[in-house]
Amino acid sequence: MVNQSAIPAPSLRRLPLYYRRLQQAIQDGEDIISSQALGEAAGVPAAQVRKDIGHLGEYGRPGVGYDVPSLTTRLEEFLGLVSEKRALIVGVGNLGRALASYPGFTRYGLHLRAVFDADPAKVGTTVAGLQIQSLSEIGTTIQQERIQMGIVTVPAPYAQEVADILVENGISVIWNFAPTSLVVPDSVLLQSVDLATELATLSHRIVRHRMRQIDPRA
Amino acid sequence: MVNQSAIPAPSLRRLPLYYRRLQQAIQDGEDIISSQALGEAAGVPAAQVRKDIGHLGEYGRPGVGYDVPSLTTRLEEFLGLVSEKRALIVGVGNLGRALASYPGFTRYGLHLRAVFDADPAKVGTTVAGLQIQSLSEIGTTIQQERIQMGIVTVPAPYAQEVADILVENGISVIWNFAPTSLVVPDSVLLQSVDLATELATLSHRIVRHRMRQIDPRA
DNA sequence: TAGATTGTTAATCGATTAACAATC
DNA sequence: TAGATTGTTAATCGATTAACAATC
Repeated sequence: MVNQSAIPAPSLRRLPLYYRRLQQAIQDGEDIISSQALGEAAGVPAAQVRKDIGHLGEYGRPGVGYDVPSLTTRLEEFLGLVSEKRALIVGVGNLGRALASYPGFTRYGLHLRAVFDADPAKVGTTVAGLQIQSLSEIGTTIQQERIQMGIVTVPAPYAQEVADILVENGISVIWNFAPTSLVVPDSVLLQSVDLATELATLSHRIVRHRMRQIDPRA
Repeated sequence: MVNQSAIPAPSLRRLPLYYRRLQQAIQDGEDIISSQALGEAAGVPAAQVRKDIGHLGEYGRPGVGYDVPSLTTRLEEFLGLVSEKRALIVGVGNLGRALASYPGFTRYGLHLRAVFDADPAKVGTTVAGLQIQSLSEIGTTIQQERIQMGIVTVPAPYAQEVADILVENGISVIWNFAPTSLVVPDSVLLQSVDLATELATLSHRIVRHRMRQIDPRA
């Protein structure tokens, strides 16, 4: 019971979808929104929306709905979107380049401060306005720029090695895109996006989908 | 009860991790593997591994473990990794380029057959050995190449429009990377990878993580 | 007041975990 | 035979859904 007050993971995953719907409501000039409308945006029943929002404290008005500006603010606070997260990327392949150039991240408080690559030919060239650095400089840069988060976009065989270097140099959050399971100390927060396993689950659903079109009972 | 025999989603998501561990076992020349070892690779207890594998039918030998080659084959079959999935990409920005160039997908049965972009300046140039085509050609190409799957990597505001075009032209599976909720007919299989919502959940965990370092009870 | 919508309780559903007989 | 490990049942845990009093 380390985490008595932790929000359930499924609820947490839905909150950003409500947040997105709220931003649309702001654009549309809507001041009030119902759990029904939020639920439709996230593909869940209204009751679940109310349960989820209940984890944030009480904010809706019975008979009326949720106040769009104040619920937006509460979600930004709860999701920590306002707090600055200083990050670096290791591995400037196609994916690293894509993430470095993704403009949407800034709105979620992610600030990219440095990029690294092991390839000497890439070092010194520029991506997203940042000069690619050699890995040997990583310790100095992490300290100088007070970077907390490392985004790992190297090929799978190098990912653990890179993670170890990041941890040694004081990184406390790792966002891993390499298709491999990393081992890090408990004190380090690790979240992975694994496109290969996503594709594998999609692949299974495709095969089932095909079967259903032949025999709907399958 | 349309899906009586469907595997639970959490189990399905773990199967690719077991599969990855099995490939390592093959490389290491191990013929037999225990639920314990598979569980460690996926970060779950051995009992859960046995439950998950139970959904595939019976394959382990009590007192011994699982036969690596036959469990591998069974997983490839169940996950549909062997069946060819012909795909196209719409949107050759940084992310589209990254996915087009990702070599790992072929091993999961994904075959990229065409790439499209709305920007006339990009049409005719090459990515991953494929000439970028204009969207006006999409219907013809889908038919000629018998493409089932569309990978959407356009900016969010265009994603629904692109999805509609794909559906109109007979695409039955959409893998969406645009940070927006798409609406498609029930007959179309939709799976989304939403980096913005992933970042938002990570952001929340970071803030909690920081708080815990100050007050471990939080 | 009547109608709408929330917050919350209780019921339902489903996944995880523990335990152990059966098997090698 | 003794030790190891599976498959499966039962117990536990947690999330989802339904229902409704309270509120606007």
